[in-house]
Amino acid sequence: MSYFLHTPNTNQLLASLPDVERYALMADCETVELAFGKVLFQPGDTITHVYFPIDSFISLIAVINGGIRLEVAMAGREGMLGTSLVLGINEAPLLALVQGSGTALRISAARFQWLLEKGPVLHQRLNKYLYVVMNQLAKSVACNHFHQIEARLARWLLMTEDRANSAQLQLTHEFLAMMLGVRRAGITLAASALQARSLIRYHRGAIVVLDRPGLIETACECYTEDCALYARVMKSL
Amino acid sequence: MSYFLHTPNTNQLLASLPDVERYALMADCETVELAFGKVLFQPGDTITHVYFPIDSFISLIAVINGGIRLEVAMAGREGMLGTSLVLGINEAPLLALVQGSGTALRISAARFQWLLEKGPVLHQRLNKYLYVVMNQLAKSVACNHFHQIEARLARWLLMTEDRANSAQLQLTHEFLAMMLGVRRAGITLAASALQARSLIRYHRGAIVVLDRPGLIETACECYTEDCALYARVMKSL
DNA sequence: CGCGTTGTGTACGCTAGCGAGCCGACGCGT
DNA sequence: ACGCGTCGGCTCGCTAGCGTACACAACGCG
Repeated sequence: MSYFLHTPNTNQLLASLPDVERYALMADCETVELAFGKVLFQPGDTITHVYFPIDSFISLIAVINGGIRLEVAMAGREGMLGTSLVLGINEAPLLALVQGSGTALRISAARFQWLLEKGPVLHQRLNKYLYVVMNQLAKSVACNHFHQIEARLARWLLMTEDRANSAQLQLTHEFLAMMLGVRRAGITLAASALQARSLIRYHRGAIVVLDRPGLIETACECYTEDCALYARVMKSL
Repeated sequence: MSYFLHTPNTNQLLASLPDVERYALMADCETVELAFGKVLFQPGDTITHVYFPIDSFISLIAVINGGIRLEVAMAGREGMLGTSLVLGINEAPLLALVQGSGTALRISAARFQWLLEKGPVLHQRLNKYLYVVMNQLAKSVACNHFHQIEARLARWLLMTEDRANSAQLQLTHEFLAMMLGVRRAGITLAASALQARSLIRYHRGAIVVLDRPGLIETACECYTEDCALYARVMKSL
């Protein structure tokens, strides 16, 4: 019911590689600490490093009309940051903001591209990940358009809990409002509705997920569909 | 100011290939007629053929929660249908609906994948196209969320005109409402506002673009940004 | 020529969410 | 222990867009 197969302290994309390729890649990786709020890429930046989060996670945010922002995807230990390089383009299209601090494996862009050529399984695997992300993006267009704040908030909390690997989330209403592209007051309303039903509990920038199944019930089906898609595509092969 | 460099009767992606690769690919293609309203892929379908539109174009529609639909992308002669195969996945994630009838080149999935391996330039070029599409998808999430109907309608008409290669479009308000995910009445309102300013003229299922620059002015910047992105990425190399 | 079908205008009450702002409460730092 | 900055609850009036429904006009077919 979540993205993960309970393999803590590893990145899911790497965990499934054959030993040879995994060792080769990890030999070129360094472990880095990602601090909350750090901007890893600005839109248009040249990608210098690719990141494989371990227990950190990153929000991918679209910036349009020079200002308006909206989170369109997330990358945690189920994925990676720097997907454009899989396509051979070393340009970051989205704002990448560390949303959950923790560690990640990092590899230089040049080295990554070299390994990509030499490692057919790695390449194939990342292609699949890219396919999943594209799919989720496409669904997000519809989800953000049609679903209401409460359902989207529930979905967002679930996705975040998966990646944070903890039911305790450090999040203010203000921050959530930015992510979902709504008013802070809108979040307050939705969040207190969730709290009233004992699905979550929160207090001054800390949210605790109490009732995961209940939250899934409240969230739009986009959450379960995303999970199912990831599981189905990444499992094969 | 539009996607195209005035090369009629060819697909843009193919036109820019070196002769060897282009001939190889076109030798395996057949020309097909695509009729308005035809569904080429249902979400989840196995991709049997890849399409390179020449003067036809196709709407890519996300279907969520088993019913709600929203157009999230378009493929005309600037692009292709069946992008997942570029990633090696022969599954169509979106509903593909012929929105402008005309001709397209078509090649079998197997043959396409074979050529992809053998043709580095083709592969690189389609990767770039994929990058552009992903980018546009990400922007669309925000655009659909923040921009209002009139601006989105203007954008949509411009995109369609580019691909239809004609200022005359066969479109009912009903159809536009489905594409933008809004009420039919909402389209009537927006469209008559555009008509009042002499940007378009319409009558029973036929829309004529009268004032392109004015329409661009009215549309959200997403239109020009999309065009600029395509031009920049596809030009390089 | 008449009739059904299709496309468009418009009106009604309604809701979600907006923008702006205010206030109280918590808690951290000194 | 106090004070200030942060966080969240809440209110106000407002707008965009919704769902539904009805009416009319144009077209196309027999």
